[in-house]
Amino acid sequence: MKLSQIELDRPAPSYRREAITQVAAELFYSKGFSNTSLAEVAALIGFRKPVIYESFADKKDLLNSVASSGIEKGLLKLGPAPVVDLSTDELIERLIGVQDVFIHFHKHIVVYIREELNLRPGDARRIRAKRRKFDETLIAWIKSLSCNKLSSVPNVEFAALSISGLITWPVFWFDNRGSFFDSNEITHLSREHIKSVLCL
Amino acid sequence: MKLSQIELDRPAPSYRREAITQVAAELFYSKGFSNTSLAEVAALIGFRKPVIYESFADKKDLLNSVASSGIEKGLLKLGPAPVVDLSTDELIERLIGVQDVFIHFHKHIVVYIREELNLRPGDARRIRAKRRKFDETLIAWIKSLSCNKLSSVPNVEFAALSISGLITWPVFWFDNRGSFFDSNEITHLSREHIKSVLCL
DNA sequence: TCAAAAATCTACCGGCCGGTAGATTAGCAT
DNA sequence: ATGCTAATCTACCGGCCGGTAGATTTTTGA
Repeated sequence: MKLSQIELDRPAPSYRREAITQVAAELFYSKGFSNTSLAEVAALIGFRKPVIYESFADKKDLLNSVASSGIEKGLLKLGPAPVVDLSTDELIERLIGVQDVFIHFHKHIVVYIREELNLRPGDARRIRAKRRKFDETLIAWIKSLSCNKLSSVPNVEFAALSISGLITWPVFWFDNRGSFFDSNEITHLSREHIKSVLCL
Repeated sequence: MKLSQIELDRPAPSYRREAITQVAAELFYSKGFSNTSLAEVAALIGFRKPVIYESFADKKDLLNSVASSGIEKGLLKLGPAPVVDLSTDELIERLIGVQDVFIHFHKHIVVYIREELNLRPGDARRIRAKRRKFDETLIAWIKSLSCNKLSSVPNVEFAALSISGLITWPVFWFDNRGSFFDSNEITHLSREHIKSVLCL
């Protein structure tokens, strides 16, 4: 009998990279990068250490995979700033959509923030560039509001930074099985705060 | 000639703990906890590894010293919530004062957030308790505003959490030698955002 | 059915660093 | 000066784990 028929939980090679990344995200999030051994990661998908090296060059490469995915998904969700004038609701819904993604991928985001110093300099630079691009695009989105709507905001750049914080902050205390607020409440209440910061 | 007269930069035993904590904060912040060796820490104050063990039980004990000081200073600055009704300005100035402390100790705070998983469970629990107490006290401060001022805030607890985020968020991107905003600008602009979130 | 190829495992190496014991030096009192 | 005490250093140990080589098993295909 084939081994692959017994141990059905072993991910197929084509899905291996994602499976490893997923498991690593979980472990790096709950135990930290340097307290997690590759043997553990492999064990959780039913393999031994060396199989990891078929999908990744080394441990830092795996960390890069975990750390970059969160920002990437957020950036994708945000999308390029529109060229036409924007309604308040369009802007808010887009920002809340991004927050949803951040909450969904909160483990990846937290791992990035925590373990940035364990990334290879090149990888860190690439992710930071994406983050910068995210902030810039966020500013562009906000500036797409018809100008008079922003007339009472003292400093749009700073407001964008604060909103970036409001959107990101929940990743630190969000926990699927009930912290203070669940994902729906966060979404609903954040909407108001974003509007407040933009004086809308 | 006495050695202590040559190497004046060597901190005296009574000041040793603080000096080591300070240097460690710098290194843990810029290189990460597990990428920093105790030999490096010791070298920066002109000693060798073993002297650290006169002031600290082990490396995790040193991490605890670094990580707990930030929150402690913030908690101290916040102080107990007043029992009498509060003016808007009194509240805001207090919160901004705390933000100042956080910015000043941003390296300690960041180290705590990043390296929490490398703390001993007991130490981590103690610091988390202080953090919780901070959030609770923050809520109490906000609730000390005369009630009618808060009537349009949908959820005071969530607002407090967001404000906690607004106050803390700058630690991640603040950098003494010029990031986007300097400490004064942050203070000034944050004031407005806090007021916005509280509908003041 | 069987051998070649692919996939996976076992077993090991080496480096790093936390932690410590015992030698060495400096400070100090007499 | 000298010897005692305290402070500091040198030198080492041991464990952990990333990374790899080569044995072993599984799969494939004829």
